[in-house]
Amino acid sequence: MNGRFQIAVHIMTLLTVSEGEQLSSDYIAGSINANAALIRKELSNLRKHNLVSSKEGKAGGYTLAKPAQQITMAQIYQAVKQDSILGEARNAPNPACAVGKNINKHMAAINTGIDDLINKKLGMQSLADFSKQFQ
Amino acid sequence: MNGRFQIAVHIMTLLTVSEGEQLSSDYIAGSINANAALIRKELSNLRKHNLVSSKEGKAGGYTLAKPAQQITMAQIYQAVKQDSILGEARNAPNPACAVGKNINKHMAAINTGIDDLINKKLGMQSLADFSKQFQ
DNA sequence: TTGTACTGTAATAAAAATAGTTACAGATGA
DNA sequence: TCATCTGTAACTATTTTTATTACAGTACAA
Repeated sequence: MNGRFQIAVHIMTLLTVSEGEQLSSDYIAGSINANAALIRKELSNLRKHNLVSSKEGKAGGYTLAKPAQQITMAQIYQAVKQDSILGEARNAPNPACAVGKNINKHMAAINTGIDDLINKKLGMQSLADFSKQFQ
Repeated sequence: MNGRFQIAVHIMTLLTVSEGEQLSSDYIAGSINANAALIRKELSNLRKHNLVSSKEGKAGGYTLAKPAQQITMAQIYQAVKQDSILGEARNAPNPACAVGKNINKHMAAINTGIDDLINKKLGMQSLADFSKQFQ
C-alpha cells in the first residue's frame, strides 16, 4: 500500500487545490508522472469510498465528493489500505511450537494497536490542512 | 519490511523463551517454517544491531545479546525497517506542478510523524513483556 | 447524429520487491 | 579430522506492484 497512499494523497491534493474544477485523469497522471489508467483505478477506489465524484463523457472528470475540510487524511489512508502495516506471516508458522502456534495472534494485536494510532494521528489532519501547504 | 518484522519478532521471541540456550538457525527456521539461510540473514542483521549474539562452529548458535527486559519491540522494529511506512513516490512527480514539486517533502513529514508514533508505542513494550504471552 | 473527449474496466505485460535455494568457506569442539 | 554449525554470496523463483493497451460506454456540442 506504500505507493498507493502517496498517489491517493497526491490526487486528493490536486482536487483540493483546483477548487471544484473537473480534472481529467490525464491531467492528474501528468502531475504525478504515472499512468492515466492506473490513476483512474485509484480514482475508482476513492470514489467507492465516497471521497471523489466523477463525471463521464466529454467535459467529464473528477472532483472531491465533499469539501476538503470534511475529509481527513485518515479517510484517505483507510480507502487505500488493505493489508496490515507490519505484516502477518506469509507462511503458516509451525503449529507444534508454542511460539509459532500463537505468534500470528499476538502480532495481529500489535498491528491493530499501531493502526489505531495511525488513524488517530491522521484523523487529526484534514485534507484542507494538508493542501494549504501547497499554496 | 512487512514479513521481516514478523520474522524478527518470531526469532527474538524464540530466543527469549529458550532462556539462554543456543538455538541453531535450523531450529528457528523450523518454528517459523522458513528457509534457514533466510533466517541466518535476518539473524545477521539483528546481530549487527546488537540484539543477538552468535557463536560459530559445532555447538554454535544464537542467543539474545542482552536480557529481554532490556530490549524493546521498537528496537526490533528499527533493526528491520529500512523504508518509510507509508511510502515515498517511486516516480519523481512533475516538478512543474506546485503539488508535484512539493508532495515528497510533505509526505515525508507525515511519514516521520507516524514513524515516531510507532517507535513510541513499540518502545513501551519490552521483548520480555511480549514473550510472556507465550508461556 | 456524428465526432470528440472523457470515464470505466479488463486483460495483459513489465518491472520491482521479496522470499527461497544452493553452495561452500570458515569456525569450533569432540 | 570429522561433524556441526555460522556467514555469505550468487542465483532462482515467486509474488506483488506498476504500467500498458485496448475498447466499450457516456455526455456534450456542433
